[in-house]
Amino acid sequence: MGHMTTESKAAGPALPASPPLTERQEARRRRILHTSARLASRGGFDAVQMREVAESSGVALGTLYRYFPSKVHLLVATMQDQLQHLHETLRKRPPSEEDPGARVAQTLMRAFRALQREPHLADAMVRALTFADRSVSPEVDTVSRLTTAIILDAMGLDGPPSPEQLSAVRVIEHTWHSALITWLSGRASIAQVKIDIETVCRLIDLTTPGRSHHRPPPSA
Amino acid sequence: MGHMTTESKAAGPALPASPPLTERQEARRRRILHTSARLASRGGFDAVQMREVAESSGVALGTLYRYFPSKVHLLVATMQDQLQHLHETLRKRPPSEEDPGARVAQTLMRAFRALQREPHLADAMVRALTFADRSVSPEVDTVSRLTTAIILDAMGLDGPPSPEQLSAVRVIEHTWHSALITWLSGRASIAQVKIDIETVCRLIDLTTPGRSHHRPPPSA
DNA sequence: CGGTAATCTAGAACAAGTTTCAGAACTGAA
DNA sequence: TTCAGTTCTGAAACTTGTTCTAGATTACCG
Repeated sequence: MGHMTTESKAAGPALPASPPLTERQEARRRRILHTSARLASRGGFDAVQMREVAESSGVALGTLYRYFPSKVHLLVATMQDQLQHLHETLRKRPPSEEDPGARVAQTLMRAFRALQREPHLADAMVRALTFADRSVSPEVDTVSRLTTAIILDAMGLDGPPSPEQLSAVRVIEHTWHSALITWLSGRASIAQVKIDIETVCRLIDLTTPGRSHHRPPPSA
Repeated sequence: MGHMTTESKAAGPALPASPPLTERQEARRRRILHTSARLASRGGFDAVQMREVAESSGVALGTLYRYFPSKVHLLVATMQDQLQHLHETLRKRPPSEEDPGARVAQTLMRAFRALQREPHLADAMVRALTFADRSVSPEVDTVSRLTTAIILDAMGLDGPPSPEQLSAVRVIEHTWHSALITWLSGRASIAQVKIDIETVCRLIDLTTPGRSHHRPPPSA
């Protein structure tokens, strides 16, 4: 079948761009994602077993792999899904703080508390995200863009962000992911994660002119 | 890397603290770690296959698992090993910069260039590190302490670090790990990693009194 | 040296992710 | 409806991490 029929071959239903999914396909995809989240909530990364996802979604194993070409793809897609929800939820109650840094810290701590409610699910998604290799880059990138959007939203800027602010946001994202991992693997407490987030969020006020920087006096 | 390390127990067979290893056992352990690094250098995480590590180290599979209870344990131990080397190498040429933040950034970029020489090895070690679950926490913690030591060394402080400085170091570590991951998975360029590191290292100068902060004026 | 417990070896066996394949079911078009 | 192409199913096979077992080897102690 070699010749470039752009629609079907290279990318199954999983790809966001090419193929318009039929009704039933869209339903299958949603069923799979739902099952994935359910199993992950129960027992984390290891509890999401491809055979069980397939069976519990009423789909053959081969079909599952056509929709999501690996377990990591599946879990990263699950994270995309959950992040969408989170973004909308967070949008409904914008942060109450004044300084952009404090606003971002407040928002991320809200997100963190949401994750604490389903720690196993968080474990599965974050482990998949950091374990993903190059073949998952596009999907991981989508998650990254979503996270960036959440942070920029929280900052509540008037205009577009400056390059320095974007750098700060990148670093905040790094810290966010890595701090989550240390918490999930039991090497950092919730309080410690809070401190780390608040620490890194100072970078934002550093790059935001015209606001009151209360830099704490060098003692303490 | 002599035998004079004050602590060789941290990764004995099975138990963290108990048994003094015999000559042959120490040799086996080193052979295994060497094989692990060699295979990882060739093809990254996936190329380190437990059967091949065992065979190529002249050791039975069961013995390999007695020394390192999982592939992740093995690779994290490999990272410990490599980090020791790196720490000593970096120590020989302390950074030339003035400000602590710039010194740390310079040191981390040197470390980064070292990793670039063996990107597959870096991939294997970093993926193992972030994929590690609770059962590997002690070993991962050791790696974290080593990294902290490298950064504190680079800062070149006179006295002990302040709590604020320790927080900044934690955030730098987070950024370091996460930036490495984005680079390894092809989602960030080398230049981008450099920017991220330099950005986060400003946090250090923020918390270091009595130095020249050239904070950029809140320009237009 | 002899005995005993721990360690090591070789290899089978098991678990879960992934691939493959033949055929049934579905889709869209003539 | 019929036909051709695609998708889905069910099941087996393959891969690699991990566990298990029986017997050989080694280390230690009297």
